[in-house]
This record gives sequence, C-alpha cells and structure tokens, in this order.
Amino acid sequence: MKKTVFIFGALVLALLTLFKLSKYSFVSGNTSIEFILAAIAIIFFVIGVMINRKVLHKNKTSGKEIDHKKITQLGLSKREYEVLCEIALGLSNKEIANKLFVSESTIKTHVSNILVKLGAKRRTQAIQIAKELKIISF
Amino acid sequence: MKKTVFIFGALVLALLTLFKLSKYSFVSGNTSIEFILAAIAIIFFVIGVMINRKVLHKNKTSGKEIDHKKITQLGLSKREYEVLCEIALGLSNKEIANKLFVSESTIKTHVSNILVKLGAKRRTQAIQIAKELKIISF
DNA sequence: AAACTACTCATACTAAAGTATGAAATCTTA
DNA sequence: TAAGATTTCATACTTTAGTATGAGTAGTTT
Repeated sequence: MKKTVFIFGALVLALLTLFKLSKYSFVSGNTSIEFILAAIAIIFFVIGVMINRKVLHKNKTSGKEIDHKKITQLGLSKREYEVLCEIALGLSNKEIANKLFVSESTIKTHVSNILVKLGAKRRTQAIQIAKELKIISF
Repeated sequence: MKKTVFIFGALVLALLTLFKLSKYSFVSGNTSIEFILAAIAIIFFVIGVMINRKVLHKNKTSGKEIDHKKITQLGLSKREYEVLCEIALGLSNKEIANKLFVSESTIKTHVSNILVKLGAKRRTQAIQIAKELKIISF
C-alpha cells in the first residue's frame, strides 16, 4: 500500500514537472515540442510497465518463491533439502548418490529422515507435500 | 514476433499522430497543451501496461492450463491418465487400486505403460515429465 | 573437554515398484 | 461380424525404495 501511494505521488510529480517544462520551453523556444512529447511518452510507458509488473507480481507467487523459514521449521538440514530437490527432479537414490558424490546408503538415510520430517510415506508424497509447503520450486 | 512488430508499428503511428495533433492545436490555439500531454501520458501508460501483460502472460502458463492434445499425442488412454494424476498426488499403487476399485496388478500394468509412453524410468520422473509437458495440474 | 548436530557409511531386512508374459472381457470401428 | 484398442487380472520375477540399527568423523556449542 505504501509503495502504491509512493508511485502515484511520483507519477503526479512527474506530470506537473513536465507541464512546467513544456511551458518553459514553449516560451523560450529552445526545446522542440517533439522532444517533450517523446519524453512524456517514454516516461509514462515505463511507469505503466513498472506498475503492471508490481500488480502481477503478487499473483505470481505460486510455484516460484521458496519459503525458507518453513524449511528450518521442519528441521530439514542443508543436505536433506538438497536431496529433496533431487527427488523432485525424478532421480533415483543411486543417481542422487552419484550426483552428490556420496554412497547410496547415505541417500537412503537422508530420504528416510526427509519422509519423517515431512510426514510422508513415500517420496512421491514428499514431493506433493513439499509443493504445498512452497519449499521447492516447480 | 509478428505481434511485436505490429505493436511497435502501432506505437510509432500513435506517436506521429500525436505530433501532428499537437502542432495543429498549437497553431489553432483551441486545445490546451496540457490536454495533449495528458493524452500522450495516458495512451503510453496503457500501452506499457498492455505490452507488459502480454510478455508476462507467456511465463504464467506454468501449472494452470492442461495440454489435452499432448495427452492424446502420447497415446495415453483415459484410465492411464487417471492413474498418472493419482501418481502425481503421491499415492501408492495399492492406494490407487482402492481409489479406482481395481486390483493392484492392474495399476502396475497401467503404470508400466505410462512410464513407456512418457519415456520415464520411475514414477517420480514421470511426474516431472508430465509437468514439463503441461499435461497435469500442479 | 563434553555434548550436540550434521553428515557419512554399512548391513540386513521388509515393502513397494516395476517388468514380462499371458489371457479374458468389453467396447469401438471398419 | 471381425479387427483393434482398452481395461482388467494374475503369476513370477527383478529392481528400487524404505526401515532399523549401529557407528565413525567433523564441526559447533556449552
């Protein structure tokens, strides 16, 4: 809300400034009217883009931003979270082990811990839960 | 690409039209310069919003609309697609069997066919591929 | 130093997933 | 009706996933 007020304030200020500038250059005759018009067009084009981006940004939270707080709340360690991301990519335990340069049994340990912490019975369910908690990007 | 060219063409045309209008009104003195400036500001503001919306719209398709054509292209039957959706929800074969009132071996057969048709080795990978192909909602 | 946490690894086991093959019933389409 | 696709089910098998337990190492905190 504060940002919206600020943006509209800046918008009004820009408008008034351009009015004064246009009148001044109109009197002095130094600056061409085309330049003023082009400047206004560009400025308001940019303002339109920026405002629209901010508005649409709020509706785009789904599947993008990750809730890092929830990760620590669940007690997931760095390594466990890493493994969780690889699971979501569809890799097997052996493939994850090769990717992270550890043994498969290590990955199995991590996976077991992940399932307990997420309250999941299977890795596929863990993916679904992680999605709902917004702790993985998809 | 064609749309981009069209939009920029319209943009240039609008600019030129406003230039002529402003000069005409400047000579005749009927219309105030403020009105012209405000009109330019509003028009380019709207143009900025519209262009930005079109650009962002392409990135917002993720996780919403389902590509039904691709489902048939892959040769997935109704039942197989049903099973695929249940897999994505994190259910086990036995749970899917109970939900759809069939035996577990039937689900296994479906799953095997799904994996072949999607080119996946595991059900977790099938979920990932189905996501990328936009054939499941998530 | 001792306690704690995270990470690592192994072994042995159970459970689930996935493959291969064959077969029967249903439904659609030529 | 015959051919083809879909759905269903079973059995036997291999592979992967997941559990339980124990244990060693490294880094951090008290």
